Amino acid sequence: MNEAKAPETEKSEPIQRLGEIGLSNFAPYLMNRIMGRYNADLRQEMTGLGLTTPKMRALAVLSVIDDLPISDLAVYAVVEQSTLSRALDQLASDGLVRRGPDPNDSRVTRIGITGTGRAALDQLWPSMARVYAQMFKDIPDEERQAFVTTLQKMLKNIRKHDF
Amino acid sequence: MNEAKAPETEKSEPIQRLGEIGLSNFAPYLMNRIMGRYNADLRQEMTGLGLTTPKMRALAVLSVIDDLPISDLAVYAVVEQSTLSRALDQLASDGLVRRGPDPNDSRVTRIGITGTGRAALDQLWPSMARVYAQMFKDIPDEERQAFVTTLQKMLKNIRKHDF
DNA sequence: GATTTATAATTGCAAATGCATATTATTTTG
DNA sequence: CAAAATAATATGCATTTGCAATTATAAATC
Repeated sequence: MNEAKAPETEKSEPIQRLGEIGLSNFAPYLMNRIMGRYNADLRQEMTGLGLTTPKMRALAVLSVIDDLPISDLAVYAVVEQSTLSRALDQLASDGLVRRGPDPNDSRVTRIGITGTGRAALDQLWPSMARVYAQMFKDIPDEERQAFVTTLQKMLKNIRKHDF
Repeated sequence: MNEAKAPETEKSEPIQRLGEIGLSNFAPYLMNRIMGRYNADLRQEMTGLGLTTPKMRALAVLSVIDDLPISDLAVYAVVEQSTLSRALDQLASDGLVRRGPDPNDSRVTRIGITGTGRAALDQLWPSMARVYAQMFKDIPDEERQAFVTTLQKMLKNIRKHDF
């Protein structure tokens, strides 16, 4: 049932295979596990508020950076553009966001969060904060700060956009 | 377009809101962004091999820990049990895994990876390794090790199972 | 400045997803 | 040890997803 320990040979680096690294040393695996749980834990609360993951993510981003073009919002929120388009349909008809024109480019629709939208997110925030706190339980502030710094570097490394 | 800087007041801790923390200091946000890109980058390669994310994840886990009960595999692979069940249908009919009985509990089906399954994963591995390397580009080994250590603590903190 | 090329957003449609349920087997309880 | 509760897997079904194509606008090219 337990995963095999990799041999202690520490020679050059001939492209290790996953079995050698081990799941529990492979950062993408651990991150997927952690985020899977994080998202699953929140889904419960979101359902109660009539939100889905894409809708919640859009609101969360907009609560920090308002009035984004849909294409930018899709990047920030990590949601496919077509999925986001439909999520926004629902958010707009529930009055949580509003679509507005862009003054400079009439192809663009900018999305603004409404007071109702902020209120909905405020209702969810305690749960998000709770799961967040649980994640970092017993992890010193300094370690968490270093962790976030590494994450910021990683995002810079692999992102395809400037933000 | 840029996100607002939080005020420098460092008093007690009255439950910060997301706007105060800032997206780029909120670990779950950064992790979602990074994993979104990681998974998107791999999807291309997977499609070429007839794999989907759930199928790839199942194979990746099995390449390290073989012969798992489906319910355990679902946890390791971060895939819903019903989704995994159907992914395994396809993997089995393509000969990449095989379903076998559990000697002790006849409710359980154990999944084993086949040679063909390992071969398929081997074809994908260079891409996984490439994206992995890209993520940690210019990040010193020591920092990456510390990062993984923190991830391991986080997983322990939030996981619902013993592994 | 007309034509080609690129970008933003929406929508049609087939496939994938996840919840609830069904089925079979095991464990616990009275 | 029979009955009830729990567990593992599979499946029906409505919803969601994502790719590809569409529409509309802007930018680039000739």
